[in-house]
Amino acid sequence: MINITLPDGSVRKYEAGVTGLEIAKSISEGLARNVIATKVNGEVWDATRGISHDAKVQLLTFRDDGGKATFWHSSAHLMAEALEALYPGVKFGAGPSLDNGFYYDIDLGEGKSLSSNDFEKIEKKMIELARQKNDYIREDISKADAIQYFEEKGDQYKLELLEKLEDGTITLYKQGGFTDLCRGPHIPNTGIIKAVKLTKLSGAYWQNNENNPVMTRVYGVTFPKAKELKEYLALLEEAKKRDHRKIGKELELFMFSEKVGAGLPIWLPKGTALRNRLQDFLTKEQVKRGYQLVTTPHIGHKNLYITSGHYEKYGEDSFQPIMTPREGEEFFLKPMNCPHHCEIYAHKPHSYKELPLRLAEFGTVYRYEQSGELHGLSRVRCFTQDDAHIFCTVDQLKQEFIDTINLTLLVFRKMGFSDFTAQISLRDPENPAKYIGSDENWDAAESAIIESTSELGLKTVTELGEAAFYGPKLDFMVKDALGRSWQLGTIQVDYNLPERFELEYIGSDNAAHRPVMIHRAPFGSLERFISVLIEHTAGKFPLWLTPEQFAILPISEKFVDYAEKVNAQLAEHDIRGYMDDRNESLKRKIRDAEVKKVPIMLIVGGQDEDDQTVSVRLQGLDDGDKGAMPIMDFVHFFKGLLDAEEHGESIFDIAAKA
RNA sequence: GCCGAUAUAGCUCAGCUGGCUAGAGCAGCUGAUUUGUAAUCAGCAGGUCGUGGGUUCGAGUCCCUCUAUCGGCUCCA
Repeated sequence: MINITLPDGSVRKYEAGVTGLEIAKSISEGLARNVIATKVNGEVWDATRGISHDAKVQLLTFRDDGGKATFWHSSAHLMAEALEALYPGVKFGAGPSLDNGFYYDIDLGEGKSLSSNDFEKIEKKMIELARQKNDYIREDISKADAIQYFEEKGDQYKLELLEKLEDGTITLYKQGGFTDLCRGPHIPNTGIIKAVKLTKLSGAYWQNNENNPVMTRVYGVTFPKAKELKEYLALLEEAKKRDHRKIGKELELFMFSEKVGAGLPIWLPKGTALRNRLQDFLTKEQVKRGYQLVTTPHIGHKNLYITSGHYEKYGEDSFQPIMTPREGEEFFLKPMNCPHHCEIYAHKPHSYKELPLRLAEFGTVYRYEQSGELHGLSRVRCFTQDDAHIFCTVDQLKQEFIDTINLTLLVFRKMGFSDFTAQISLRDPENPAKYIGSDENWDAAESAIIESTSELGLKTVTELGEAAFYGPKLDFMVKDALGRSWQLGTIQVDYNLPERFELEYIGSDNAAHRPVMIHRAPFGSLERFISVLIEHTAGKFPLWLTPEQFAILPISEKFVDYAEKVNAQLAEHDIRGYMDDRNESLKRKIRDAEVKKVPIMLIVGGQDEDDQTVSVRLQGLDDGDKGAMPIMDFVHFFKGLLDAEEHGESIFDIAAKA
């Protein structure tokens, strides 16, 4: 007998070799139906795999992260089975689960490809196979046998994967007529998969290597209940409405022009107002924190980039140099602001008493991003960093880090970004030659980051080998409406440029020392920041507004007129919440609203002193005409987005309180 | 850059397998209307159907080039 400890702390005795499924059955039939995997001492196993020793066991259902991953990975196998049935001879690469679904990389053979028109056929086949309730069967296999199997099948990708595996650790999984090289784990049988949707198609290099052949990547998502799929698809539709590209167009915040060029955003008056608002806010904060403002040109002489070391890296896939009438003279559009700022530092001698020296600039930079990478405002070829460079001593690093992290967190709090990831990127310990700067300095910088984040209680993830060659960094990631992660704020330590520009300060010992440079940008770039801001705000702000209304309300001049008119009427009649049958137009609106779940709104407040904003009261349909309505001052979105700072609150705090 | 898709009026779209002067709603303009909620009525105007080539008696519709956009891959703020 063995002891199985369940998550609630209870211990049960079972025969050795008991499976997760059997444990579930011993608890309840309902649970047994929903169990898709077992977590054994922290490791996810098949629910049908026997447990031979005492263990901590958690039974995973679709609701658990590990359960979802298993479910979707098994779905990838099911899709592979369907594909093999429909397209004999298809070869398979890798087929993992994702945060939202799964994919499988496939090779249909020379000249053949899939299109989304084929999805329905494949989905049908998957459902058909799922209904057969085939068990997923795990099989240990020797390397030689596995090689023989995939050689006979002619699947060179699996053979390539096999090469890297050690004999004795290799397992196959089989369900129905399909056998795959796989570590597992898997769900008990295909019958649990009830709803299937293939979502997209793309090309991907085998093993992510540009020199390898391109495979077809088929994405899908599955659920144990049809209803869940429906809900998921509805959620996606909702998210699409928050897309900053759509809202930016509707609100006339920014535009792109084919003639001006791809990836070069043009800021319209309203967008510029929003942008300036953000800049003003950060400028104020920075000045408060001892930053000095500087302004530098958008181009720099070749020599600047020879000194910085960027010149040799300046490839053919970048913007090309600007020539002048003078033979051999070249200028470059600046791809970053650091070299310019280094020259500012270098223009005169510095005493240790001046440090830390903090130079800030909203610096517009130009990078020739690959054409396929351009994405609304999130990924552009011309963007403005809220850049600053802090020159300090190694001893000051930690305090500066704490201050910059606090500044970044302040920005995020104001904007209502509570769901972000902070990632610490350190050296790859196995590859020390990749990095410049002394070990001591690296150690000092890395521990400064680690200590400052832990002192501030900031939750972080640490990635080894993700550091830049010139120093470690801390990045802040936020997700967009569709769950894609974007890097916004960044704080980086740089040992390289002070070296190359021979920057110095005179210490208390009257000797010259090299300062450390911190590069930091709380927004990251205004463009990307605003893209995420729009998608987050559109999603959360309007508890009562649909994205469409949100898009129109804050800045529609008609709305202002309308508000004035209604205000006058309200003042005259002292009417509140009049939903009245006599009003045909209102009745129609209510009908529409019921269909679209749109609330009705009423205007109560007046125009603000800067006639661009209107205080409004909004009334949801549910409230009837009881008059208790949230007040939201649109000044906090459009013009006064950050006025909440006076109160130390975010715009959402204000909205929530009202 | 690579894989796949898309491109029709300021915006959102219709235009089936190529066939008469390319359509609608919203926005715009003009004129009526002044009514209890952004949404009254009538009329007008607006498109070299992304670009350049080709196939055809004939192309928005079929083929190719380029450009831009969308979804991914690689890369990055």
